[in-house]
Amino acid sequence: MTAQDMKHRILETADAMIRSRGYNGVSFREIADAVGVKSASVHYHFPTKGALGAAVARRYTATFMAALGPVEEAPKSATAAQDRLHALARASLVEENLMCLCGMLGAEIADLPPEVVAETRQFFEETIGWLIGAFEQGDWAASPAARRKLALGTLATSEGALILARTLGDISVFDDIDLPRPQ
Amino acid sequence: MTAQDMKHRILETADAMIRSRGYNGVSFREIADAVGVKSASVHYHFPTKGALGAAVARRYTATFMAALGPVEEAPKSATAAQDRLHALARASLVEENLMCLCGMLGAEIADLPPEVVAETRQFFEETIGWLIGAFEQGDWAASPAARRKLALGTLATSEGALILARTLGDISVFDDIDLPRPQ
DNA sequence: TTCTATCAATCTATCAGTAGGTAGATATAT
DNA sequence: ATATATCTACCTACTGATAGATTGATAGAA
Repeated sequence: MTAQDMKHRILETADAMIRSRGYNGVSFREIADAVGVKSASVHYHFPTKGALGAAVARRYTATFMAALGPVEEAPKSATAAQDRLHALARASLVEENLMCLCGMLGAEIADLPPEVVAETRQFFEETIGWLIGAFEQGDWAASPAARRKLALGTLATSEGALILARTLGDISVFDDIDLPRPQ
Repeated sequence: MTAQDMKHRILETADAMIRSRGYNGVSFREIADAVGVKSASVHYHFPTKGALGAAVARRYTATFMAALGPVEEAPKSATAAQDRLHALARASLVEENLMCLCGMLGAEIADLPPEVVAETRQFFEETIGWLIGAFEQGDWAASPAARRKLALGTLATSEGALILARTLGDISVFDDIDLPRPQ
């Protein structure tokens, strides 16, 4: 196994654990155990917990944005663009019962190392930017302020729906929640 | 100072700390330091962390429901009922930059002691019940399914808006997010 | 009144377990 | 031989939790 592979496995494992239990609910030892190495080896690849958390968030954002696809290729229908984002949230709930990483980190934001805070903000800014960009290119005639409002409302609804569905232990709760729609 | 007072101060302090940093981001010693006692004294009033967390959540739910008021006296307008709940979320953000306690606990739900999980669920069920009850008594003609959907959507939007506004460090983000509205 | 017994509440001191993190030995592969 | 990656072993600080001493107030007996 190459170092890249190990780094990748650590990131994947940490991602899943943080999305389930939260940043402060996860330790180097637990991650190491799950990967099958010693915690010192995790420190070799990621010197501090903040560095690991930031790397997890950076990778998550990249994967998420890749799944959304280039904004130029976003659906022309505003609702379809919203649905594409919402479907990613739903998939993480249905497939693994996990939060959105940055929804989790956002809740814990006041107790996170600065580099993790920065990456969490970056996720929200990129995601909101993608939605606004999709709206601009689409067929929805609206002001920039209206576009921003709908982007924020879409993301807030998705994140909140994940929390409610996980807490109530019922995926149908997620499906019963409608996104705000363009007027 | 009576024992009741001390219990009350511990609950208040723990409430604020959990709503800022999360359940796993708070320790008995930090709570004790903030109150001005030793951690053993906190254990005297609340034997375990789970017991303390559950008591904090129970008190939070009671306070929240009291602020909403009896459902019989809820606004007859569905949107006004939604706004009453949303205003409570906004107040905790504006006045103390705090999450809704159960939004925070809901994010951490997979890493919480069972008694805290139960109280967190209770909060959501009571709050959703209040919204549905208000809709039933109000002037909005809709099916039970539609009422439930709007109640879930309202709560999800409020919780998500708190996360986004706190993460982006901008209260205007909260204010830019519109609640879903009755059709 | 004064002494004494009792009780709740807090304290000091400590426990075992775990946290993030580090030093240095060891293995592996080029 | 060197560089990379993992390991063992350990550190200090902190975690939730407990035992037992101490405090202070109260109530009844002298």
